Amino acid sequence: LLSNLINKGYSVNYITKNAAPREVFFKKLRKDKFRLNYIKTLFKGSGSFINVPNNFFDCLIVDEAHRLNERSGMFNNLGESQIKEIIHASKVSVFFIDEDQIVTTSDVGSVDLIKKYAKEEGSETYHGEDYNLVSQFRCNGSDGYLAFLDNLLSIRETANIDFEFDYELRLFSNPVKMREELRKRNDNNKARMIAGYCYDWITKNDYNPDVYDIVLENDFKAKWNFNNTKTWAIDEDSFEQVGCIHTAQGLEFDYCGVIIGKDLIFKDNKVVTDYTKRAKTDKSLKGIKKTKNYALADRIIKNTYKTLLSRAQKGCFVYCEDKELLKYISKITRTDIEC
DNA sequence: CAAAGGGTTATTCTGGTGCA
DNA sequence: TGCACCAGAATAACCCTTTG
Repeated sequence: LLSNLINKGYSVNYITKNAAPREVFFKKLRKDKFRLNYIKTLFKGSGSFINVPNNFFDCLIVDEAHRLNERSGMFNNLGESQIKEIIHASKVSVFFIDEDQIVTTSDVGSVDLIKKYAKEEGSETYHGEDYNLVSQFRCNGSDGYLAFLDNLLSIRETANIDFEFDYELRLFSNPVKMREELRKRNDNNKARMIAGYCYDWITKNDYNPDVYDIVLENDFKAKWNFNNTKTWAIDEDSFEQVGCIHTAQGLEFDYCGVIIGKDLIFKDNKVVTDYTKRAKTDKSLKGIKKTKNYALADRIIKNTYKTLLSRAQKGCFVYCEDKELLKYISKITRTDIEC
């Protein structure tokens, strides 16, 4: 959409709050020898429109619009509303939104809020079935697999419990085995391990090679994605590093190995969340103890795993710290657990 | 209960690099 | 040698959470 509009001579920017996909697109286009400043002006964070005059752009394309912040700046104390400022700055604004992909307490983007600010700005809104993205681009177009995720995480009611999907799902009780099997699918550097943020990011400041963030059974050890790169998703040597929601959302891989931590467990015949198991270094649930909005914490944890489990086009490998959860997934998908 | 700590992000600056 | 361009460092100060 971006290149199409540029080629037609329109002034247009692509906006997404999360820096990881921006950096990846940036690096790829730099490789194609586009000029730095040209690329820099095309991809923007969501807080860059506070002082932009009315209708300055022909079009602004907002990806992951559910992740927009309320206010901008380093301390979220600038501007009034990112949604309002984007609508104000552009003749046409396009919001790609999936409210089931809200993953932090500061994500405020919603269809209702966009409609509210559009009205304030005197803009018409177009929304509804005609504008839905079909799922064929994600997870090999397997609606069955996506329905399984919604059912597992009780995000939506799914009628049919008999999941048929043209998609490779493999379950592992041994994380080392999962990594070795996943490595076989990394020929073109498009396989990655990703995990729920349940492990403190020690290696952020401790570069000792013997220090690991994620230590699991079977002597599994791994580090989070390194601090010194913003493009973990496409770097040549990052298979050994584990990514998280912040480095993976907005991007896609061929195969993923997902480590489900203790914030998602199977208990009393139900899949339940436990926000206290999140790492101290994770800011996704900032403010939850003060507001006591535990329903929001539950939703964020489930959305996070939905996002992680749907990052791969061809196949997803899963390891759970909670054995009961792994058994449950095995049962409802009729997929054997590999050791 | 008060204080310290950690995480946070768009922009500006500067010394360095590569090319004509 | 001069110019254009670039990568990385430095920077602003708020609030929730943890600690003492």
